[in-house]
Amino acid sequence: MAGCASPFAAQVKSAGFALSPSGDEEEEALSRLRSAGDRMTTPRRLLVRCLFEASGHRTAEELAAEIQTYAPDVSISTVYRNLEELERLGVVVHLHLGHGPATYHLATEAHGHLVCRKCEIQVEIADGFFADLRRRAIADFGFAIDPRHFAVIGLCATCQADAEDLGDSTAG
Amino acid sequence: MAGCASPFAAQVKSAGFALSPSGDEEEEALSRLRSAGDRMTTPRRLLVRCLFEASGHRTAEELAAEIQTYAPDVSISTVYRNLEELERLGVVVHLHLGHGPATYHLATEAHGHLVCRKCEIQVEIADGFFADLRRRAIADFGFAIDPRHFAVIGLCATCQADAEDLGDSTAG
DNA sequence: CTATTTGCAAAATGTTTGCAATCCG
DNA sequence: CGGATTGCAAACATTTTGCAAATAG
Repeated sequence: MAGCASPFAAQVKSAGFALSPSGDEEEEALSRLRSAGDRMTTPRRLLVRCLFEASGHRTAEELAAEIQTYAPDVSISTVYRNLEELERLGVVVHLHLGHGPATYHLATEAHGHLVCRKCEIQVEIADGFFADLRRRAIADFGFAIDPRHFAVIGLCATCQADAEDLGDSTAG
Repeated sequence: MAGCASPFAAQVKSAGFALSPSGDEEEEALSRLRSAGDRMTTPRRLLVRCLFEASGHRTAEELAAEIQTYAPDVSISTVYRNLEELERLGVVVHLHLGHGPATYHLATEAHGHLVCRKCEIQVEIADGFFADLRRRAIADFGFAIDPRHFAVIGLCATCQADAEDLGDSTAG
C-alpha cells in the first residue's frame, strides 16, 4: 500500500511542494495537462509524481493513500477525477486484473497479464503473446484488440496441480 | 430484458409449477443439484429453466426479472446464491463483457468475445482464436488460460474509422 | 421435525456525482 | 475576479451478508 512514499517525502518536506519532477516523461505529462487548459493543482501534481515515482499498477485507493502522505485532505474522488483526465490525455491507462478494483499505470508501461483465478498470482506477458489473436481479430472482424485492458484469467501451474490432487470435476 | 418469458409462461400457468424440463441437459443440471444435496425449490427450478430456455448471456438482474414473471417474490439475492451454486457444480459460468455486471450462461455454451470499448458491440469468437495464446501461456509459464472469462476489449472497424476522422490522438 | 433455503433489508465494494467553498491564473 | 477544481457527503451500481420466517424432504 505504500511504495513511492519515502523517496520524495523528504523533498516535499524540505521544499514545501516544490516537487522536482524526475524525468522528461513526467515533465511531458505536466505539459499535456497545461496544454489541455488544466490548472496545476497540488493533488494533480502529487498524483503525477506518484505515478512516475514508482512504476507498477496501483488502485485509485492506493494512489490516494500515497498522496495523502503529503496532502492528507486530498480525497479519493479527486484522484478518480484526475486519473480520468490523465487517461483522456493518454498519460495513464487503467487495467482490470480480476474481480477487484481497476489498477492504473503509465500508458507507456502497458503490457498484458495472466492472473491465476485461484491464487491470484500475476504474470506479465509480452505483446508478442497476442500477435496471433490480434491478426485474426483484424482479419476476421476488423477488430483492433487491446488485450492489455483486461487480464487473461487462468490457473497457474501450482493451482492446476492442486486441482488434480482433489480430482478436477470442479475445475471450471 | 425479457426473452424466455412467453414460451413457458403458458406451461406454468396451466400446470401450477410443473415446469416440464425441455431436455436431457436440463434434467442433468437438476440431478446435479439433487446429488449435491441441494433441495428442489421453486426459485431454483425457475432459474435452471430460464437458463436452458433461452441461451445467451444474461445478468443476474435480467434472470431475476424473468423469474419474477412467474414468482414475483423471488429476490435477486436468491438468484445470486443459486447462480453461485450452479457455478460451483459446473452447470453455469459467468463472464465479464466489459465494465458492467457479469453475465451468466451455461458452461457448455462458453466461448470467447470481442467487445468494442466505444459502441460496446459484441462479437463471439471461436476457441481457435486463442490456440496460440494458450500454447504460449502453457509453454512459458505453465499457465492454463481461460480466455472466455473476460472479453477482449478493442475497437470495432466502425469505431476505428470514426476515431480516424477526428484525428486519433485520443485513441487510447 | 430440522436443516436448508428464502426474502428482505442492510452492508460492502468500487466508482461517480452534486454542490458550496476554495484556489489557479 | 471568474471559472476550474476541490472536499465532502451522498448517490450509484453490483454483489454479498445477517437474520428471522418459510419450506423441502
